[in-house]
Amino acid sequence: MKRATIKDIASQLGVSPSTVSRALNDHPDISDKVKEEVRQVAQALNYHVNLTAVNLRNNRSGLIALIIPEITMFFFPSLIKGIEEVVSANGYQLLVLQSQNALAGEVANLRVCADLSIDGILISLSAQTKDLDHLQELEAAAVPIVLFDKSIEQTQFDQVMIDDEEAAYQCVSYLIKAGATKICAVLGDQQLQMSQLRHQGFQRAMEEANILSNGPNSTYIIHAKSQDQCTSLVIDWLGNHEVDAFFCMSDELSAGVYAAINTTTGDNKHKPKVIGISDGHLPSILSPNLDHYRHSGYELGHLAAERLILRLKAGRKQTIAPETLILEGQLVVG
Amino acid sequence: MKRATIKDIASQLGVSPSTVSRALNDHPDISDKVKEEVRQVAQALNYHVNLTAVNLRNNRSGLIALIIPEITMFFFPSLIKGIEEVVSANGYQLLVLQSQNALAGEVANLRVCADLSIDGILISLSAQTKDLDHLQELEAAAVPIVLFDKSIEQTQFDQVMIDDEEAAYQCVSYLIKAGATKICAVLGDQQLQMSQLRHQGFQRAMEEANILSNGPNSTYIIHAKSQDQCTSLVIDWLGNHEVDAFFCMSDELSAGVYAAINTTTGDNKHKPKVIGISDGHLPSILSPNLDHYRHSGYELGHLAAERLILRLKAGRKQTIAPETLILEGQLVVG
DNA sequence: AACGTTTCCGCAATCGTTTGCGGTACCGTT
DNA sequence: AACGGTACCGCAAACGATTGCGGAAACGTT
Repeated sequence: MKRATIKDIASQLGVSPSTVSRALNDHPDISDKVKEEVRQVAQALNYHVNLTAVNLRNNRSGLIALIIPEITMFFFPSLIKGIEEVVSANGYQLLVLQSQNALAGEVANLRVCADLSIDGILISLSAQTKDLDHLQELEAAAVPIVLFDKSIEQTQFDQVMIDDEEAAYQCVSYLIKAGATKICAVLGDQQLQMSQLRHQGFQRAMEEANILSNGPNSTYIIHAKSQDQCTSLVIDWLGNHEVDAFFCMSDELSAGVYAAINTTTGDNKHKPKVIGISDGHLPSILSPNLDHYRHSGYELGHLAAERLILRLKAGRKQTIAPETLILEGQLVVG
Repeated sequence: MKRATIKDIASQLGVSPSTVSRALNDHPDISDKVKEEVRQVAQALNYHVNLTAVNLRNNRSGLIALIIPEITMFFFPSLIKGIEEVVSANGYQLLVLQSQNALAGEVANLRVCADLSIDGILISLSAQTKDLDHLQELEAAAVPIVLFDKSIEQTQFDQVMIDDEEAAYQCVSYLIKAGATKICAVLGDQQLQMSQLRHQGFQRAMEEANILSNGPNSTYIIHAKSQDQCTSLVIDWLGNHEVDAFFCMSDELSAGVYAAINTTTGDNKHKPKVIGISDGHLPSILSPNLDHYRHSGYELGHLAAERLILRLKAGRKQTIAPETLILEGQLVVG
């Protein structure tokens, strides 16, 4: 059976479609009697509004897009969960797009967003992204955009981040206080601003402690783009380096380092310490519990989504200045 | 600047909107000269089709909904990744909805799907779902639906599953061959058909080996709904039970059991063996590598999405009989 | 010259809903 | 009786794109 429309209700009652529309939306111009009749017929016909039509008229879509480099088991699940809750609680639906960590993918995703009249965008930039030119078209169309997690130096858009430099600094400082001197930093894609900032935090902690063996040209820095690549790089590296501890900038890399350590060091005595930046899920699985700087993906998702909703509710009347929100994290060590 | 429409192009060129539409769609009725002019003006105005309008006319949305109980770091990331790839490769976009593992949530999600004129649905049922009445409305509207992973006994819809009973049987048989006799099964929500089937596989293996201590009323069965609950239940349970091995029906539970074991057994000698049903990601992180029955979420997502696409391409002309597709898995032990 | 074909384009309806602008009753007031 | 006011509802356009049908040229054929 075909889907019932407002016209079906109208013709059944002998009134006009406008009256039905107003009745269903509880418009004061319509008498209670008619309203009740309309509701009954609507129910009888199992009528439900066609959002595509409503959206066309209102020039909106009710959709919010989430653009991320790639869905992995680390960080993104809790992030998506946090975002989805806020989005759906506010009457929007969530579209998930992957950029495949490539600028071209990001551009393609934004093209889809524009064509679909997406109402708002949450985006974590790909490693290749060096400027925000491709966001301009959406920006011009007054579509709110919030950057989060992976971004670049900019002040044009809202962004929700953690203090990458500080997080790394705290991790490494903790390692140093615990007696480590030979510390290896395991970082992500070198192109990422996030990697650079966390590298800086690492440097600051090392310099503060006068540990000079880790200069800019240090061999105590490893860059890896995936868990598996990380594992093999670290295994190789351990072959000709002594190390007290590893600092890993993400769960993915922590897992890679963990696997490498378990492969190479047979006895349990001299395993290097590991600390990572994490949302806490991986550490709870590993044994011994991984020390980490706690950085909740769930909260980050909540915050970023709420910022977007704020802009959506404000509409285009008010102009809200772009802000950078920094989410607090904390060292969780045992 | 407002978004350019077909009318803008038309008035700029002094032709009708219909001509512009046909030109952009490369209709043979339009001369090459006009086509070229239209394309140039379109480009100059940065014109892009308004999909909401197209969708209204075509009575579609270009959206495929994924309804899952809850996003966790286990299994769902690879699943979503697999689905998203197929969906976007076929020109659709993916909407992610969570039912919060509740029937009411599922119903609400389906309501959204109907209102948005969703073109197809991929759904993993909540633990509360006992029948498929709430799917009838969408079914009546000829919206293709594919069930996957978590389902119930039914033949009305396509479903993509693994052989739950067999997977459990293989895991437990392996444990028995390895010498275990006191085997504890850790299962999910008792309401889930998946839990019941995997329980049956466990039973079959045990009975085949004439291990009778695990009858239907056995205390060697633990049901847990989350990783944390699993951990505390297993810790309690280990207090007054001897055990050779655990069989865990999911990554979430394997992680919970792992944590419990690491908490209770200090020495490394008498740790019980653990085997789980998994997509392989968690096992690669744990040490020693977790034995598991490999069940790829990525492939499951691919397969389920492809089945849905198949139905979408077939349209409503052909009637395809509902099928149950069983994805092959394999024991990965070392 | 009359007719048939082909080429190319516009008119207008359509998808389902919303809304500004009216218009018709009906009421009570003076 | 004339007027103002209120209550209630319909007309028609609009959102942007698509498409069946028809029509006007231009061309070729007999």
